[in-house]
Amino acid sequence: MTTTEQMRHDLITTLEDRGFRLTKPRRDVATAIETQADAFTAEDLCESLPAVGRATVYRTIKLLVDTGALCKLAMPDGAPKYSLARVGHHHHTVCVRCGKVSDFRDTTVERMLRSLAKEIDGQIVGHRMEVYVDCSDCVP
Amino acid sequence: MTTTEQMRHDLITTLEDRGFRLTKPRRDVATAIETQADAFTAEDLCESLPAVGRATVYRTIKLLVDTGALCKLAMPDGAPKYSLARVGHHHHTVCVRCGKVSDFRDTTVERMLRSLAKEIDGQIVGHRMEVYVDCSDCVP
DNA sequence: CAGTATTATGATACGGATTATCAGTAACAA
DNA sequence: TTGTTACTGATAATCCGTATCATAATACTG
Ligand SMILES: [Zn+2]
Ligand SMILES: [Zn+2]
Ligand SMILES: [Zn+2]
Ligand SMILES: [Zn+2]
Repeated sequence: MTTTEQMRHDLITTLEDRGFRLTKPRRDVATAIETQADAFTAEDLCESLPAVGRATVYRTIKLLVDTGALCKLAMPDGAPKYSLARVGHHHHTVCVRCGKVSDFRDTTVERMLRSLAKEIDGQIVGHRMEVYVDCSDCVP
Repeated sequence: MTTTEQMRHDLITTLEDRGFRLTKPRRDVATAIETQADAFTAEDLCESLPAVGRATVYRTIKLLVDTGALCKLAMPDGAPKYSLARVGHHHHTVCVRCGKVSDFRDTTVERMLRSLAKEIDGQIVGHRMEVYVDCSDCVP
């Protein structure tokens, strides 16, 4: 089985494991996501899936984000992008010029959060971090 | 001069220093921001400034964010909030239940970014980090 | 297999949030 | 003061996402 097929399999089985029905539109969305070379917007998926209703695309994305199979990235402006959560928890760099997204992992962030937990009021339930860059394609 | 007057002064002079005209609507927006006890949305300002056009409120907020006088915070859902950048660079905790925003500073993040700069493709031009919490009012 | 209950779909309308338009107005330099 | 230019604000338009709801697909039961 190829890596790509494995990823689709993971997306589909993630939904199946949660008790959701494996419908054709959901399979189509999973396949479309696997063929995205880079991070994508909901609208990107809608365009590549004219046969699937917009509402279903948005609903399926939300399911996959909730199950952790997709990362939702806040962009400086405009619609969020999504990327496959291939390597578990990680963060992203986003080129502010061309929009290219890359992953990175850094345990320093998580260590910082653990020390922060002792200082602040309340319980940490999540975090988000994006690093904005000029990528080497855009600013050589 | 009170601290509050100083903050408004800073907002206004920030715009003046950039060569923007000091108009009454802009002064009104600056004054409204200074009277916000907590982080606020663009709509909060519009409501407290019925005499100022919506577009002008949004335009002034954008100017102040661009100059660094205001922080723009991505919320898990809904419209972004803004807060005065009183203490220089900092990050935020956001209660996912009541929306209360608090500031924190942590040099660990910045240290991580410096080491990250060596690993990644391109130049870091900015970053954003929000820590989501259940605050002690909401989950005692 | 039916037959039935449940869930999912998708066309469409709707909503909130932000931006574009553009004629009129106000700031400010000369 | 006067002319240039930036700014304003009513409104329309846009963008992004969600609610509705009749229809269809799926799973369950006998
Ligand atoms: Zn780039
Ligand atoms: Zn993290
Ligand atoms: Zn709270
Ligand atoms: Zn920082």
